[in-house]
Amino acid sequence: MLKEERQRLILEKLNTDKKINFVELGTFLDVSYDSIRRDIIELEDKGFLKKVHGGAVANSYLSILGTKKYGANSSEELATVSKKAQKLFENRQTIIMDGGTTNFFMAEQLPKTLEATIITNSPPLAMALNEHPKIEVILLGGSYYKRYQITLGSEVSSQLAHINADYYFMGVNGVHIDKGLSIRHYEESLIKQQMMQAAKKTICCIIEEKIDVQEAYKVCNFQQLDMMITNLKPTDNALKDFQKLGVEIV
Amino acid sequence: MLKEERQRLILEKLNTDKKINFVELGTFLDVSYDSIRRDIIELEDKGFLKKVHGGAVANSYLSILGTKKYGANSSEELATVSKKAQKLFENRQTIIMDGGTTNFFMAEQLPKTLEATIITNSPPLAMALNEHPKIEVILLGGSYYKRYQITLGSEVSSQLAHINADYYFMGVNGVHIDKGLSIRHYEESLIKQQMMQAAKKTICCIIEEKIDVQEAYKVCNFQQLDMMITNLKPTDNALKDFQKLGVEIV
DNA sequence: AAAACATTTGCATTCTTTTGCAATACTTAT
DNA sequence: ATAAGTATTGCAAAAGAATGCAAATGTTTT
Repeated sequence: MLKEERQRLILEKLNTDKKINFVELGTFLDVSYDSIRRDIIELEDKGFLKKVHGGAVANSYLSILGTKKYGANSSEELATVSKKAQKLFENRQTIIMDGGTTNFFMAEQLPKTLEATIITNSPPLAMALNEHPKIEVILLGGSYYKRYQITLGSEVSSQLAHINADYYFMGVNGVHIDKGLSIRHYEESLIKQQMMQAAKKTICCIIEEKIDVQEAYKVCNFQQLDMMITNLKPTDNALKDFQKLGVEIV
Repeated sequence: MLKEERQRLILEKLNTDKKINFVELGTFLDVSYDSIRRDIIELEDKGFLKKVHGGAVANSYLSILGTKKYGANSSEELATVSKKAQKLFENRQTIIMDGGTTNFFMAEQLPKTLEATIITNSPPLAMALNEHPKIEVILLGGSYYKRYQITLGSEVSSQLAHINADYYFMGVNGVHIDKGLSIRHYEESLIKQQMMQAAKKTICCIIEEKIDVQEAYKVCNFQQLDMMITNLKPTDNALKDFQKLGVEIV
């Protein structure tokens, strides 16, 4: 039996049962306990599930992935980015996160014990933090844009005006060496600019598909970023030109 | 049984019962008292609940309206209430709706063709309207209270100050003929008072379980309501006393 | 096609976590 | 003050996890 096939079956079973026991699974799939265990480790690395003593439990992201839109193709990249970003989170920080799947995924993966304040204009992200009892969530209010599931407008703007955060995790649709960071919605680009103002450091988490992409509305120049996190190795060829611009690349 | 699975069950039970007893729980889940106790300690460390002598009490609400849906018991009542309320919605209205399952349910049931503006402090409700293209949603921002999945605080308050809506659909935990409308959270009661100010008419939709119930914080007197919608017939005996107070009862 | 190389798998050993028990100490209520 | 119910602690058995190793399988190169 192929490893991939087995892993697919594991995920399916996890999706219906929400939990998995290694021993049962081993007899069910008729492979050794060790193989199962190693599969689980791999799947956990990719962010598909959470390994626990004696088995594994579903990761809430999975359910969304299952029902909603995010292509399973990019979830591995998301997991890589997310994992790198996790290192930046420390207790007692205040962090701005806007909408987008990358930020949503990252928020879900935050440790349950993290004590922090997260400020967001994304209702789904706020709700994703329901199960993080030590994270305080500030939801910026305003007009709700259904398409992107975020709030925008002057209310958001005025709330941002008196916020001073440690980090801003910005989601964008494209990063381009000359054209900077860009997105598809005008007003959102303005809010993002304000979010940059409201934070000491701006970090952009991005998967490779979005590199060298240029969208309608520019948020800022690449050099204005403090850090860019991608799913690629910092030494990857695609990042070569970005390396020269004084932005930390992880 | 996995430890995590057990802990999830504990939290679920806590969520519905608000308090749990170790011994009962032990027999219910068929594990030793000690395991339960250790689970509780772990969960307390993570901040999910508060341990007390003899058991534990709820600390943060984990159920997401989306995942858990409404208890099957009351959904019929909700549907009845919702149906009656639908008649009030007309195009070009501005309506305030706060949190709670009744409002959430009502929002979901609104016709897809309705053109209106809905102002809410409930992120789940805002998201429930994603599929209603003609409804504009204003989400009031502020501190996000995970337990009730609503925003509260002075930001919400200041946004309400310049709003003038046609209706306010108020959710409450109890309606009592003398003690008025009441809920379980102090700050929320203040916001509800402000929402009343911000709307021309206040309507309370309620299922029979909540009639004659009295909770910790009063929002207003019954007479201050403009309309009460219940799942009972207006002529029902339980509503007899309410009928005399000049509030329309549907 | 064979050789060289890499990956996957199962097994044995050792180390860690979890669990239930029993003895002891603490709370609560009568 | 006492009894009944609850908590805490340490301990040992059981279950599970990690690691290194070697056989088996698969892939690439020559």
